[in-house]
Amino acid sequence: MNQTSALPQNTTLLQDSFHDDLEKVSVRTVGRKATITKDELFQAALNLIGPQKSIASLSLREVAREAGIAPNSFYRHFKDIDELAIELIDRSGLVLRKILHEARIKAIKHGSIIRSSVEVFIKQLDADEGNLSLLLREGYTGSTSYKLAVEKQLNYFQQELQEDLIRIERINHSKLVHPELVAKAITQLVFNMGAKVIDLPTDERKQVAEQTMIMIRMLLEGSRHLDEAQIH
Amino acid sequence: MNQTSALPQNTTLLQDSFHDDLEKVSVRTVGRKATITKDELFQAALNLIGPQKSIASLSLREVAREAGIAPNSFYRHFKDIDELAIELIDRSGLVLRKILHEARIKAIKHGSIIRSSVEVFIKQLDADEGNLSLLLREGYTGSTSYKLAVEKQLNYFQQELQEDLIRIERINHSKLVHPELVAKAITQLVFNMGAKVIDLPTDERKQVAEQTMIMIRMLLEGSRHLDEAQIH
DNA sequence: TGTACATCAGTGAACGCGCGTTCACTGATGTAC
DNA sequence: TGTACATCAGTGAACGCGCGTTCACTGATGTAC
Repeated sequence: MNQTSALPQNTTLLQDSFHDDLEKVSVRTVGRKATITKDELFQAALNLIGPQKSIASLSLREVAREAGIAPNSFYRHFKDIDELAIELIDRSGLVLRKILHEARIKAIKHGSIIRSSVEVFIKQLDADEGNLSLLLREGYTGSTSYKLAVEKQLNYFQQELQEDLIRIERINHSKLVHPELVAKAITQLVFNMGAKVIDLPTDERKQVAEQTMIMIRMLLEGSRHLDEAQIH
Repeated sequence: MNQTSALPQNTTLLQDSFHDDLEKVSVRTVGRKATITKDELFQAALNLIGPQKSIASLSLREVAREAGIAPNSFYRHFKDIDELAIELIDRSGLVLRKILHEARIKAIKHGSIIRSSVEVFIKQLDADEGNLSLLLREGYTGSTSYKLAVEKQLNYFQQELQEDLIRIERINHSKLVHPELVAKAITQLVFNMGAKVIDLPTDERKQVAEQTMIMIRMLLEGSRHLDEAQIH
């Protein structure tokens, strides 16, 4: 919503500097943006993607338009739309893991790591500027290089989760069989939930979140019992 | 396989009727395909998507070209590329569920439902003409309507799985807590695995498959024990 | 069996559009003297 | 402090291209008489 209205504004902002130089004194010379940062281009891309489109469907001209620069200026910053895309994925993964890790650190003190993490994750869906939805989408679509970039981020996530899980189990004097697989499965389920939940209204989100927590509990409980029940 | 080779034939068939009317007497008049079916268009789309591209990125002209008809002829069959896409998703889901259901039915007799299902699923990745990869991809990307179409198919899948799970547990005289969530989680994990595995060589696939089976066992085992371990 | 006619899946040509990319440019900013 | 110069992020114009869609068409097939 914001973006859809922001876009025309940006466009006219550019035109304004032609037609109406009165106000735009800060931008000194005619029709020229002073300078633009990579971050502004990332933001422009995120705005455009919204909850629907995939990076692959972004056009260079769209992004440039949204950022308020001429199409050819794009090349000053990236060789390609793909180059932007991959850096954007990395950046999104970093932002996300930082937030979730902090949530888990806090949660450990309260012993409710599952609930806290899932809830933070869902809250994050709204709060962040689209970083999460980006990862969710590009992990399953897009070019091989996109997938690799996303997988790298998920692996970080999974690894951090695994360490936290092991720590908690140690505190509780129980032990997980195949903790790496538990972490992997949880990662998959949580990101899946995120992908599903992203279009839903808040009340339905809560419901999906509850279900996900039960699934996670099953995984943990199953992992604790799996040595006893050594079914082939 | 059959289709990939059938496609070029179609294309050249059209050109042949221009350049080399000698052989193509069956196609009576110059440069005209007799008639084309919806299924041929579906197949053309599947060929084009391959393991990488998403439906959304298909152009009408691409599909028409692949199918060997003029671009405007497309409109005789679908109002839109989107209309084709959604019908294609439904069709793919149906094909897939049929195969997996049969696999499970067989597996029940051998008591190895997990292993059989996962293995069939993976084998199917190669065997089918792209139906599976289609579902995997479009579930996470694409327009809302694509997502809905995929979700519908996954729900069918999940429901059938749940029924089978309940039946098996009854035979084994044990019981699952929240069988619907177990089915849901398994569905998610399996389809996730499929998405990941689709780019991998055969040997690595096996490994991912093994991991997935362990995850599924954790879920089942966890579900059986969850009543005892009634952690909040 | 033959003739007239309707139907409808196919056709080529044309349209306007947004795209990615190139070109030679401009002018603000920083550096050397 | 002032002057000369290099750098480099910005620019508008232009290109060729593939796209979706429209148009009036054609001719094979089926139906009515």
